[in-house]
Formats: sequence, C-alpha cells, structure tokens
Amino acid sequence: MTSSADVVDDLHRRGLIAQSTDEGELRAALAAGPVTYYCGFDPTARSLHVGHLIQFMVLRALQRAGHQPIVLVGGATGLIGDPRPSAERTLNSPELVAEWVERIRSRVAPFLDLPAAEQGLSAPIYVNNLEWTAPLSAIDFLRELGKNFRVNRMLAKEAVSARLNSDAGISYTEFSYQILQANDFKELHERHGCTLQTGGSDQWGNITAGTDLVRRTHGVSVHALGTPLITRADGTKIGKTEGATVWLDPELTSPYAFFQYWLGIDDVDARAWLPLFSERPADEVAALVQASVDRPQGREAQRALAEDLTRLVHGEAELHQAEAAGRALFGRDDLTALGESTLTASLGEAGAVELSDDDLVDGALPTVAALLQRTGLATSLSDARRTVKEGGAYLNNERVTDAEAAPDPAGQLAGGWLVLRRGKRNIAGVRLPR
RNA sequence: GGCGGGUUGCCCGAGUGGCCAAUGGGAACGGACUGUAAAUCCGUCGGCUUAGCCUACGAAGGUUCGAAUCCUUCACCCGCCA
Repeated sequence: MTSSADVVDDLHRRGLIAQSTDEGELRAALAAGPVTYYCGFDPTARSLHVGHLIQFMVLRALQRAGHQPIVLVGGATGLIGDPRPSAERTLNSPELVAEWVERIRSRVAPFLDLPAAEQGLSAPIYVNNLEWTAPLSAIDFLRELGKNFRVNRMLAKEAVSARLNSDAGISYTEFSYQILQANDFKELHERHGCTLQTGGSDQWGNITAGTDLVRRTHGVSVHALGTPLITRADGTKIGKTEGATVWLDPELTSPYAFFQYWLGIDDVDARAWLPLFSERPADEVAALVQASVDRPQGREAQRALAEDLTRLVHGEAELHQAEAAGRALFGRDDLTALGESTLTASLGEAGAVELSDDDLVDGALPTVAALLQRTGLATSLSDARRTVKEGGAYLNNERVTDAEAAPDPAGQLAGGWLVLRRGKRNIAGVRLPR
C-alpha cells in the first residue's frame, strides 16, 4: 500500500497525470488525510472499453493510498451527450441508457471492490447523476446553476469551440452538458464531501467547470487530475476504433480475445503502456520495458500487460484459460497431439460452434465457406469465399483452396473438433455432431 | 419566415443522363517478409444459388429505352437575411 504522501509521485512516475489543478495544494490535501474523490462514466454504449481502463488505474492507486472513491455513472449526462469535436451525438432512448447504466455499473465492481487481504481500505460509493439531475426544474437550472456560468467561458471550452468552427455546429442540448457535469461535482461535494475529480484530459473543460462551480457556490477550493489521452504509436485512439472495439464486458469481448489484444500490440505501445496499466513495482516494470528493447521477440512487455489486465478485468481463472487456449492454438503444427479437453477448453475461449445432424446435407458437412460464416470468422458467404481465394483460410492448419468443398469428417480432431483459422490469429472451432 | 448550400459505400471525398457496385485517400481484412511486432510490397474491401443476378448514392414519387446524375414533394444539416 502506497502512503498518501507518495501517491502523486507514483502517479507521475507511471505517466498517469497529464494535468492537474494546483498540485501543491492537492498534495497537501492528500497528505492531510483521506480525500473523497470521483470519476464519472457516461453510458454511451453497452459496455466500457479498454480506453476507460486508465481511469480505473487512477481510481485504484488513490484507493490504495487510503482515499475514498466514488464511481459515478452518468444516467443523466448520458441522456444529453458530451459534445465531441466532430459531430452531434444521436440521442439514445431513456430505456436504453438506463439499461446501459446497469450493465456498466455491474462491471465496475472488480476494479474497486477489494479482496479481503486489502480490506481496511474504503469500498467505493456508487452513484448515478440521474438521482439529482432528473428532479432539477428548468427554473432551478437557470436560476441556481446558470447564473454561475459565463457563456463567454463556456464558448471557450475546446470541444465547444471546435464545434462552433465546424459545419456541424452545436445544439443547445450538448452546449449545456458542461453545466450538468459541473453540477455533479457540486452535488458530490455537498453529499459526500468530495474534493477531487479525476478523468481523461478530453474531459478537462468539464472537470474544471466543476471545480469552478464548487468554488463559486461554496468558496471551497477543490481539485482535479487529468489523465493523458492514450494513443497508439500510429496515432489512433486505444480501444474504441471502428470495428475493433475491445470491450471490458466478457459477453462482448471474450477474455481470450481480450488477452490476445494485449499480447498482439506493437513494441512501442507495449513499452509506453506497461507503466500505465501495470501495478507491478517500478523496478520490475522498468526491467520489462528494457527486456522489450533488448529482446523484442520475447514479447515480455506484451505478455505482462496481457496477464495483468486480463487478471484485473476478468479474474485469475479466466486468465489461465485464455493463456492456455492461446498456447494450444498457436502451437501451429501439432493440433492432432491436443487432447479433447484441451481443444474443448481452448476453442470454447476462442469461439466455437456445435453442429447438429440438421446441419448435414445428405450426411455431408457444410462447405468451408459456410463454416467460416457460421463461426463468425467471415461476415458473409462472399467474405468467406474471398478469404479462401486470398489464401487466408485454414482448416486444421492446412490452407483451404476450395471454398465450396465440405471438410472430410475423417479429418476431425479429438472430440470431433475442426479448427478453422482466418489469417494468422483468428481461430474458431467447429464441433461435429456425434 | 425568406434566400442560398448540402445529404454518396466503415470514414473522408470524387462523380452533373449510359463506359457506375460507383475515381482517390484512410481504416479494415488476406498474402509475402517477421517476433501472434512495426515498416514495406502485393491483393481484397455491398450481397447472393458468384462467367450471372439482386440491392444500393437522405426518403417517396416522376421524366427517360436508360438516373447517384434531370423534375416534384418530404425529412434532416449548414450559412446569410428577417
């Protein structure tokens, strides 16, 4: 457990702080005793994704230094929409947002509900800003809150000004967002004595709107910490990109896929991200980064990231299964040597489809193209045929040349499994009917 | 309320009557090279019963042998004026 005095140093060392309000004051406050702090997550999708992980790293570090975390899920702000620089958000229905709030909240527990060994630290408080935002009347909003905001300053916020200068413009709805988020800080200050907000630096404008509001309404100086925006070496955002979002919810991204994501990241990113995401001691992290420089092919940094994060998000048991599955399936040349239990477990992690007798046509199996589609390795039959034509489809590690051919049942592995692969690392199992 | 501009495939963005399933770039996917890396090169990139057919260029109608391209109405966005 880190002592209160070092926690800011520790966060700096790990690269988790991009900006902060008066740091001297903040250090003094953290040293003086337990501080109540919060971080908010808006329900803009069914699940949080790896881009959100950094917030949990900060929340955890502060919690282990003895401070009191509050996790806010934005049931209200999720209905309004935080302005993005690019374009207006489409509004989601209240029912959908409420469903997402529940889903997200239920997935947050593993990050902060500490195991028995670490008890004595503060359990997180969970709140939903709908609780105080829904009852707010238009009159109160305008008289009590609005009076504290200068439009001039609101216009200067980065996301707002970007939108004012673009074709898209900005709706009054989204323009109001920062007032709601600022009010969250004020409410949490009043309800729980919260004096620190953490969040991504893309939220900095909203966060400081909150510290300003608390100062104006209570004459109290409260604090904020902003995490850096994590980008990949190629400049794209971590996690939420088109088509390839890595979610934290195991129903959306399996622990196996999650583990593989981290194992597959490039060297530059692995070295940069390990300090951010690993809670290993500083010297051990430094050694792993050095190892990546000396022996990049060993992929030790990637492996450490994959292990630490899979354990954190999905737990020890899932980590072991994901690891074992990867080992078995990437062994490449000796699939026939794998036993039924290994195959069943590995393919279950990677993604598997069970065929029934109804899937057989005159006793013959579906075509390779059909199986690629069934397993999700290809999005359509056309995509599957294309993949075969490109030489990217493999059955039991043998390249497939005819998309319309049905696999020979004699080629089945232990337990009636066929291993389908697309490209180097997309693997799925097909189990033949008994 | 008036006038003008816009809405194209995952994204950006060409295309002003047939040669358009639609130039180009990016993303993505596959192959080669590697280390389940990056860079590079090559290929693919709406769907299907795949030498053919179907669906698509905001929506619905219309003109035409033929429309992403012309006309009408509607929806939404942007700008200027009131």
